[in-house]
Amino acid sequence: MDRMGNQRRTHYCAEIPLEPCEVVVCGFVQKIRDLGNLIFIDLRDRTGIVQLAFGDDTDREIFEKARSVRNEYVLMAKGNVCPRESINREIRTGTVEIRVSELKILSKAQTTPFEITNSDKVNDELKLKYRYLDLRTRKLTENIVTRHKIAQITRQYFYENGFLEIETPMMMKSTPEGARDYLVPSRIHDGKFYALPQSPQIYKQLLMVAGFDRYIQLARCFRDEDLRADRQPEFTQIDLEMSFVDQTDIQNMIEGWVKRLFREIKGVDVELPLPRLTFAEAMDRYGSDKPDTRFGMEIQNISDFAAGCDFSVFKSAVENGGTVRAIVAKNAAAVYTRKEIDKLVEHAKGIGAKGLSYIRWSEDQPNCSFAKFLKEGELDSLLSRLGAEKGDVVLIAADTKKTVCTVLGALRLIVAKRLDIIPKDKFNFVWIVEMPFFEFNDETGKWEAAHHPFTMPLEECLEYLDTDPENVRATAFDLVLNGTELCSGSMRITDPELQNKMFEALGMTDEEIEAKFGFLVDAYKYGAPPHGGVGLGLDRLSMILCDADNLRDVIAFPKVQNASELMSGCPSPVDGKQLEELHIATISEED
RNA sequence: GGCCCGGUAGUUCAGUUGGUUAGAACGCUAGCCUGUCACGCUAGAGGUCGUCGGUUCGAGCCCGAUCCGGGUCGCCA
Repeated sequence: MDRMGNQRRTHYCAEIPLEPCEVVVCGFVQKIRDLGNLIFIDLRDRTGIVQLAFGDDTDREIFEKARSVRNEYVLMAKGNVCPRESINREIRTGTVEIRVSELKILSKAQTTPFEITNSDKVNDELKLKYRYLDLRTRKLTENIVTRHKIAQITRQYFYENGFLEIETPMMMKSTPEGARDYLVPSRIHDGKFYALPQSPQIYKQLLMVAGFDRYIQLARCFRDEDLRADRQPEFTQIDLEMSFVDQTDIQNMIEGWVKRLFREIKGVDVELPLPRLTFAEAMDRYGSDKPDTRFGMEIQNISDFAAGCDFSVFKSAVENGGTVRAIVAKNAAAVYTRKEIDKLVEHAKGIGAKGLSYIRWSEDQPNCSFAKFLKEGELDSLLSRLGAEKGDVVLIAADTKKTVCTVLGALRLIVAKRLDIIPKDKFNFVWIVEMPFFEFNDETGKWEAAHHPFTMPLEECLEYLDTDPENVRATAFDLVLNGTELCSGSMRITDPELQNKMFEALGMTDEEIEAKFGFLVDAYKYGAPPHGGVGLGLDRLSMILCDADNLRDVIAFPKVQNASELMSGCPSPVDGKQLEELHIATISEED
């Protein structure tokens, strides 16, 4: 092996000048093509690839050294950039090659457990165990670089708009509402714990009370809940808060950022202002608070038809205060055979539907699951008001409004994916506004804060706080992109009396309020500007901008479904002495 | 915690009804080759069929358990 000595890189591989000159490049061996008296080596670094060439103009000793090189060896090569005899249009440097005059092998490499250039289909488990190798692949390298650019543009934009970046603690008081906390035991305080932040929410509000006016942080957040393809236990939030503003000011600020980000990362011009939908309208039309508006198939209300027909399932749903609604899947009859529709019905049952009615119109006569309950002409008029034609499939749910919307919202997405009607190149943003303030928890039978308990209700809703929790709407707003919730924000309560009232409405006693949030309520007694802010998922945003379908593809060292990390093997046991110092008893054999 | 899918050379996969020595491609090793870029040609090495147990004359294949990974529901204010 060789040492670098005084030699230094002059250019990254893919950034060498495409004209004759001398360069020094460093990187990993991606591919060797040994033709006998002619050797080509593709050298890779984070920017891309350049071809090194060794031929009859190469010094014999260097040629033999090149012959000994293997994949993933780390090289430093000096040489002249020369035009190639035949051009490779696949790569940026495909018109040139480096005729090597000096070669240093800086590190040898074992055969890798999988091929870096051909890792697409390799088992995730293996790739995660050797994450540092998977990160060498073009795809992951590009994703990590893109993520860096997103962070950079974000900081620039908000700095330019007067935001200060301020760090908040990673060890804080546990506030077990919402997600489970990751806890950190205290050595000094026997039996007491810190929590890792689920978000810097309380601290950023206190920064407004402190007068910092505009705050931003790329904040690490932790939630001890089960993972999903779009959910990691540790994630990054673009967290910001502004004083002396209302919702619209915050939304405008975010929109400016969105516009710049998509222009610089994607070259896409996002038209402003972004569309707004109320929560109620989103649920009505799309059955979701994060609608994917890239395609239609909107939910249609046919309760009036249902009330007047003889099909008891429909009729009784309406009579019991529920609703009957439908979606029309255009040209779906070919894909959705009877068997496939049965699968949809099963799926619908899995998420709360009692059943699902359908009309499949593939032949001349539509095949309707409830035809025998219909009078002459009723089916035709239903089809025509729904805008259904030959080739379409209509799915109908009858139940409470909540169930019907949830079920049809979910089916709408499944069917659209299956029919492949979602345009891939579209970026459809939508603000969801006037979110509900309370959410009814079926299990506990209590009204709970839908957002967090510091969210300001809409002014016109304040009077219903005690009387009609269901109709209280919040100053909360979400930004949704292609069906993914990117950002969630609200105005905060700055009136200590109102804050106490909110806590009480959520069923907290005075003692609980004092113990958990006393310091926060106190803070607002000493003067607080009106303020609000948002938390914005950097990981999900990166996922969309990288066209990735899994969060792991945009996080350098991600965790797997059981929240462990396969490379280092964490979490791992610790020795008894550590536990003893932390006042944690070890549990022996039995559970 | 529930449901679904997967685990066979280093990697990706095939493996018929349970039946002789478990195959292919890529990768790896060696040799040949002066314009390759999925280089080509020749030869070779490489397997506890995730693990444990059961059924059987005989198990990669059937049964049970278990481990690991993925997706999803619950959960994620």
